[in-house]
Amino acid sequence: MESSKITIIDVAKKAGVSKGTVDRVLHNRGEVSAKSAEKVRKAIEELNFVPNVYASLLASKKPKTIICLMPEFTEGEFWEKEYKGFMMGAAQVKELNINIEFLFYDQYDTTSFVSASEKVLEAAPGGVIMPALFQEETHKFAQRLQEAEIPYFYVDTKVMDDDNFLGYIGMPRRDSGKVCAALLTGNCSVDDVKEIAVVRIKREGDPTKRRRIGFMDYIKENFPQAKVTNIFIDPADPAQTNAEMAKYFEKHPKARFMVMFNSRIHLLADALAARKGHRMTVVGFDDLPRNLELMRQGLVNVLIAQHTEEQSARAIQTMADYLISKKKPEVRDNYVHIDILTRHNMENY
Amino acid sequence: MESSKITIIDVAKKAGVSKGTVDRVLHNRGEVSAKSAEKVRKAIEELNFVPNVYASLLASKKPKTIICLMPEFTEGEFWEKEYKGFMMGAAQVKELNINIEFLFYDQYDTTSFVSASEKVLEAAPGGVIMPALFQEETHKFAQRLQEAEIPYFYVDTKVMDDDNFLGYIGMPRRDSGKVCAALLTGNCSVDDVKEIAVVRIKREGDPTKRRRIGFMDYIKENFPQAKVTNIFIDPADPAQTNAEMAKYFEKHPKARFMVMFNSRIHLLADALAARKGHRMTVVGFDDLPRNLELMRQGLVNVLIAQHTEEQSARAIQTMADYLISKKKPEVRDNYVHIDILTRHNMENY
DNA sequence: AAAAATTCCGTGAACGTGCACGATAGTCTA
DNA sequence: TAGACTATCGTGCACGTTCACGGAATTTTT
Repeated sequence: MESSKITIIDVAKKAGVSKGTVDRVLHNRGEVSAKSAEKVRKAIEELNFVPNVYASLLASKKPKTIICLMPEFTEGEFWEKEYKGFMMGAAQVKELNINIEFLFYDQYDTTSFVSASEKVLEAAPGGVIMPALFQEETHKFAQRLQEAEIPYFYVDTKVMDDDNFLGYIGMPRRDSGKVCAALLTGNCSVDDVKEIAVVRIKREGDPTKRRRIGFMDYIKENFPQAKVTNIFIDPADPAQTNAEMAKYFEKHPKARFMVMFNSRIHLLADALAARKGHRMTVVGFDDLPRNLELMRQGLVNVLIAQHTEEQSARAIQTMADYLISKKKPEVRDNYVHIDILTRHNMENY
Repeated sequence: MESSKITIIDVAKKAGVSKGTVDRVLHNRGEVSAKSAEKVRKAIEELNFVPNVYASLLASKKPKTIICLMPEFTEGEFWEKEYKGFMMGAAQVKELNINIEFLFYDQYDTTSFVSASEKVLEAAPGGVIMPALFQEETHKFAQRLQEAEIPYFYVDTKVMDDDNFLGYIGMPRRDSGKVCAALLTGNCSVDDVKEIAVVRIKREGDPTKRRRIGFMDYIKENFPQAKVTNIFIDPADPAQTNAEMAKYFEKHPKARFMVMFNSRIHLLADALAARKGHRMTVVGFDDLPRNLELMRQGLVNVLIAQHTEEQSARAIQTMADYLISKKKPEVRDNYVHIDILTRHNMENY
């Protein structure tokens, strides 16, 4: 309550210095003797001093900047949602004197990511927000950010063995794989599930790995004799995709279960439409317009989604809070809810 | 961009008055001639002037207050979630010099609501946030708030024929009833669904009315010959509840479908446990701890939920924004997503 | 027409922080 | 020991509002 009435001058008096000195230790920009710094820190502690954000904002001139390092995208793609969320967050923090900048790379090209990350370091922003599509390269980049004392925040995917990130927000990925498996098999008996098709995209450092692991765990536990077939498709080549799918259906005419762990289930539109009439359960991820359209048509049964926009907006918010008040978030790992979308509740999403 | 560089002094110069006068028209607190007021308004318009929120916050001394008018509650009840959300919002706007106060009433007692609403008017807060449990009384109260120029915001439920509210946030209630019906009947054929039990609580001005209408619409359309039986229970009398339920199951030994439109499905714990083993589909609302527990036990199949906490926190945020900048929200009706909870995805909610 | 009342409006001191500037004391060089 | 340097610190203006105070202009009263 009244803690908010304590000003930098109260602290200065208590520490026996001037407000200039208190300010210097607050933003640790040096030029303070160890002795005074200690006194000031003690005074801050004892008075429970919290700087007034608004006075601070009013007085500081130089705008801070956050860089969002993310894949370039085309319309209707998953990353477009992420982008929109960032833009929402940008609008909210704009009046906090915080600018959001973007740097894009090719999600299928590691070197493209590396050179983009170089540019980030050159720009020396106040903070970075990014997904971790390439585990290794992202890890290296994160270490360099750490050295440069630039805080960074993961969205959607993170580097598993990194421990210096400011925060992460995304779906619990193994769990989402399990939920996916549970929804795919519904209340089928053990004998019902003999063959499952997993459609995948061949790429370096598959970001859906953990999701697949969760999926397989569930299947192995509950349907031990089910066979899982991988179908690899090329997202840039519809003809190849349709051919692969046709080949699969020819080989497995009674195929009933199909799943895809990324947001691209819409790539199967033609293949699924061609098989319309067969009894099939198809589960995909993310509420992209084209995916929703497939669900309307009855070609996809369930989509597992998250509130991507809100999630990335929150990442911006958190980073902005940190830049302003240097307060780290209480919980670093923010798991969002695994939303189940069916044709019943999709329209209100 | 640079519009934010325009200050109240720029406006004053352009209008040929002093900043004091500009401030007076900004907060229309009188003592300004019609002529100057017009000039100032024109200058504001032309310069596209937007007051600096932080300078404003810093300079203003008197804290504003928002009153949350809501039902009193016991632990684990739906309204506890709402309350927690309000508290979250309160924490966020606290440093904006905005205080949140609560006023509670008995949700089963109209007069209790009326007298509580009187107290609100006496307190003359900057804004009010409330659900509309009693349509008529709330409508009257809303009109008096309107007269007193106190903005108000609906959460969860709103008054249907009110058009002066600042905003509303809640679930699309008829739709939620439809989703409920769809989930209850799953992929049953028409012959499967002969009898449906709707468990209700007898009270004045049932707030679940629209949800029930949506439900009935769906059933009538898709299962025209299904019979719907109402079971009325007293939430304060478990013995009566169990007796009513037993009576129903005796009369309908093959009952397979049961639903409850409020958050109290947990009141049926004993009755459902006693019937364990029978094949039943039970759908309820809201992710209360006790409801989730029933789902874990397999006594409830689906819970339809919303992010109550976030929803009420957002209400506070919106009201706070309005009090500070007088900007009304772009969309008044905020519909939240209808979340489907099953045992598969409940743990991450 | 002077006095009183009223309406209207300008002035300047806050609000709490950031930061440039310059001051002070102590240290070092020659 | 004077001058130059360095490390450390205090001072005061700026940021864009709000609002109390009092003055000027206008109208009303006597």
